Amino acid sequence: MLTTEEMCRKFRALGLKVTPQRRFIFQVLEGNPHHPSAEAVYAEVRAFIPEISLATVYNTLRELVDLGELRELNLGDGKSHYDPDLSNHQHLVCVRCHAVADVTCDIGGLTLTPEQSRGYRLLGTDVTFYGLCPACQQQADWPGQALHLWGVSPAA
Amino acid sequence: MLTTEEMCRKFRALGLKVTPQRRFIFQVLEGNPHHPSAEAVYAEVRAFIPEISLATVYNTLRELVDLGELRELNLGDGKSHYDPDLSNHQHLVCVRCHAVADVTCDIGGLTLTPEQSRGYRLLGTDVTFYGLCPACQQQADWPGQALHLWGVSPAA
DNA sequence: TCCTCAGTTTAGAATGGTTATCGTTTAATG
DNA sequence: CATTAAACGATAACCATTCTAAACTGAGGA
Repeated sequence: MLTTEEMCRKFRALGLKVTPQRRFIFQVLEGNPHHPSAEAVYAEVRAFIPEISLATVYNTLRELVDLGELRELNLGDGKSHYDPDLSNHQHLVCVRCHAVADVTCDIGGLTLTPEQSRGYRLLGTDVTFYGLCPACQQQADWPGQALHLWGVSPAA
Repeated sequence: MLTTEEMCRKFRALGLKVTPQRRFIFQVLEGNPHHPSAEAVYAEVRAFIPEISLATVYNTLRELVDLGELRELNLGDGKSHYDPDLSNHQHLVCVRCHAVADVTCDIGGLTLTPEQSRGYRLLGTDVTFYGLCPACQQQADWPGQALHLWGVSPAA
């Protein structure tokens, strides 16, 4: 994502207004490494603008995603998370507590041949790793093999 | 997923009962290449058991996922889809209409080094390709670059 | 075959994240 | 300032999924 000031300029250039609400949302997101959910962004922004509406947060996040300034992540906990880091990286998600670690690994070899892509125009590739974070490995209450996740092929 | 008869045996062996509802759900799923949603399974099963409850479909799907007999997929349309094909394959999803094509590509090289995995115990890796299906490429109403998806890095 | 009971089903209510509605307010332009 | 399209806030609506509680039933044993 661009810096807050750059985002403000970009919004104005697109005919979108820069409101205090939006500026604070930009600031909360700028450089944020925590992959916050909409609710988490809402909570942070309310420290500055207590009367802000959750709908405004959702609207602004959506706009940033549509502008390609924000990545929307599915971490398997049923809510969207947001990542202002647009650099080429992947995520390693704890299947128990949904903690996230950024990882960077070369996915250059991951391409589809023309016959594999079946006429689709390829736009992007998502690679997500699933595992147990260090803290959750200590807990005994994990049922083991059960990986009721979204399309996970077993680890090598 | 196992065949319907094998699933019935497996359920009994685990102390789970085999009801008509469950047997028909097994049959709808067996060899099903359409990545159906819960609602879609419900619609199909109702052709045989009109009085079945949607909750029963959800419960049975959940059980199969927990048993490792069914893969739960997130195709970006806000609902879970189910895939009885447990073989090592990936999915190519249309970002506009959410059509899905199975693809098989070697993800053997996709591993994390110990320092990359940061103490996580790696359990699985999800690779999903996003694109525009042939039919949707014909439509002019696609806004172009907008990829408000779940964590997609741009195509090479 | 019949009993028994843990496990299952059902309808409908509840939940939770997200989006839509709509009347009011406001940023940006001139 | 005046204008106006855009944005805001409050809250209702939406939708996939899960929960609840009462009624039902599969499967092993008497």
